[in-house]
Amino acid sequence: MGQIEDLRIFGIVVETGGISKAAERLGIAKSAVSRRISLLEERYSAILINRTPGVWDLTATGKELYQRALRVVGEMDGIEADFVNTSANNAGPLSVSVPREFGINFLSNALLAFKAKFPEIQLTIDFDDRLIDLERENYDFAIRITGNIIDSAGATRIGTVNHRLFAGSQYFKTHVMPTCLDDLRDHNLLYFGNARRTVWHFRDAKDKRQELEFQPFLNSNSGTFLLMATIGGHGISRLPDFIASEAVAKGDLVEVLPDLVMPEWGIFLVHSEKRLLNRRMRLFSEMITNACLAG
Amino acid sequence: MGQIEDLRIFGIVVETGGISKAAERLGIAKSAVSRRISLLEERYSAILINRTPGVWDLTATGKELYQRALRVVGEMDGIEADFVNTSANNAGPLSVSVPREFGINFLSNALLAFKAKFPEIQLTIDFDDRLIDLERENYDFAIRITGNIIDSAGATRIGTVNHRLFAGSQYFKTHVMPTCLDDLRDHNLLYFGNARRTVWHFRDAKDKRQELEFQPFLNSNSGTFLLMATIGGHGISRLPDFIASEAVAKGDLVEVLPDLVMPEWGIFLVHSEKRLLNRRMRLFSEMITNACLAG
DNA sequence: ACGTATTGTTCTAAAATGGAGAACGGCCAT
DNA sequence: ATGGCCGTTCTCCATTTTAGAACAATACGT
Repeated sequence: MGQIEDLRIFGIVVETGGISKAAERLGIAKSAVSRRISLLEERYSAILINRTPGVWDLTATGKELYQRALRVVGEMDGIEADFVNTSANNAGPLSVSVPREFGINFLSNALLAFKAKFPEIQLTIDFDDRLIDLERENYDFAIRITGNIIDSAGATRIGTVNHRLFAGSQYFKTHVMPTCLDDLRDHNLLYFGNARRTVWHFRDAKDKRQELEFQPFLNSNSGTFLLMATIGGHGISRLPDFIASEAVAKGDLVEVLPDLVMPEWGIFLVHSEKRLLNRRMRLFSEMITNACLAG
Repeated sequence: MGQIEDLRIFGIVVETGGISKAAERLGIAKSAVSRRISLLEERYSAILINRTPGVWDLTATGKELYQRALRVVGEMDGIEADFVNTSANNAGPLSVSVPREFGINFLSNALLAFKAKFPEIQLTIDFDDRLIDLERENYDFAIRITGNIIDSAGATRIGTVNHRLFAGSQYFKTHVMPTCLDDLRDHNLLYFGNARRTVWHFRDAKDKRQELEFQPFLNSNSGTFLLMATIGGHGISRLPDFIASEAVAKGDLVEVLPDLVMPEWGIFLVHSEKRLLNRRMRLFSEMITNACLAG
């Protein structure tokens, strides 16, 4: 029987206004309650409650200890609520912002499996590419995919996205296959984004930096659309694994200049630094990390 | 062995980076430490530390629990520091503002006895009649004597001061003894304060309100000075018990119009509402309350 | 005043808990 | 292979805690 258990009992004694009533609420013998209070008074060398039959009077010291006890017991109950493993403890909301196509193409199964495993978690997934304010918009997590390193205590790198150049499988029946970077200028280049001119970065087989500045033939913020355009023979595009992998497997896409390596992008799981992770967040974090590592 | 004791042990295991080192620091067997950690992991259904000989790795859950544990253990240690009765826990400052003459005449012995009983308390007593700002001037308590009720959560009424009218024992050898309130106008009236005209309030034997408006013959903010002037035959004054009682006992003063009752003043012990009472403050509060009740 | 009910305290025996120490397996350096 | 150190698990025993009974104090009704 420890300090905080004694304080918990003391609190209930104060609230019920009697040893017998507290014993009833706690489901233990009144003699045990009486003894815990006496031991507490002994430890603190102070009468906490003046109590005889007919007289019940919380002392000033007792009042003060009660206030303090409420705080520490509340803190302890919060820990128990967050860490003791029962499904009742998982109940509650969890909201996550996920890049649209990464979420739909790559994470759908994992997200659905998570929901099935923890039905008591009220899961909100927001498929949205915009940058969100975790604090103000009350999200627990955001998943971000970026070529930049997010240097923040609230951000964990959980995976990697690789990009490659692709054309449709029928494209080189009517076009010349490029053999070096400059050959790409002779083709329509399809760009993920919105730019009049832009740059793709590479490293060649000797690890030497290369870059191609070009005017996009087509701009789009949808990787799925660019995939379709590429498969349809409209040009050459730079696509991420999670968009391209299935079409590659089906033979709808062929890789262009496979010796050129493009910079990896990181998948980051971000939460607000001002929040302690609760249990649901922790369960989600573990799941999503495993899903991205397995991907 | 309770929840918080387990968390305390867990914290030390994390900080020392090993079961054996923690056991050494705690002065208990490593098997006991190992068992407490295992029980904690069982309770929370989570591995907190990956640990085999040569591998020591705090898990994400372990990291989070450690942060939470620091907080609740710190809170508990604060309570123990404030409530467990050892002189080491009393060490520290205590500063009190006391009305000058009330403090010197009435509280000196109690204050000195308190200091003798708790030599580890750094006691600062400021004998000063001005109103002080408890927060800004960093006082733990102020004692105030006033005819008004202080209605504040930080103020406790701890006693009463009664005033009476007095003259020197030789005064009525050369003056006519007053038999009613109006007779007082024929005498020099000595006033505690600073006024051109002022009022004394009374209740007579029938509990009827009476008042005397007068121009003071002598103004002073020192009750001790007014006592001396009264004993010296310079007039009639209204004096508080704590100033007059000794001279009355010695026969140096006689009471004037004893059937008239003046309003009681209250003695209040005031502390800042923004502060939790620490142990020293509580000890002082109890002492000063008993001293004023006994007075 | 007396009897009854309720309260909190204290005591005793039984149950529960927790620590110490020994034995064991794993890992690392020599 | 050997020795040292680590953490784990088991067993025994000492300590703590609890339940229930007995008792004293108080309040209330007759």
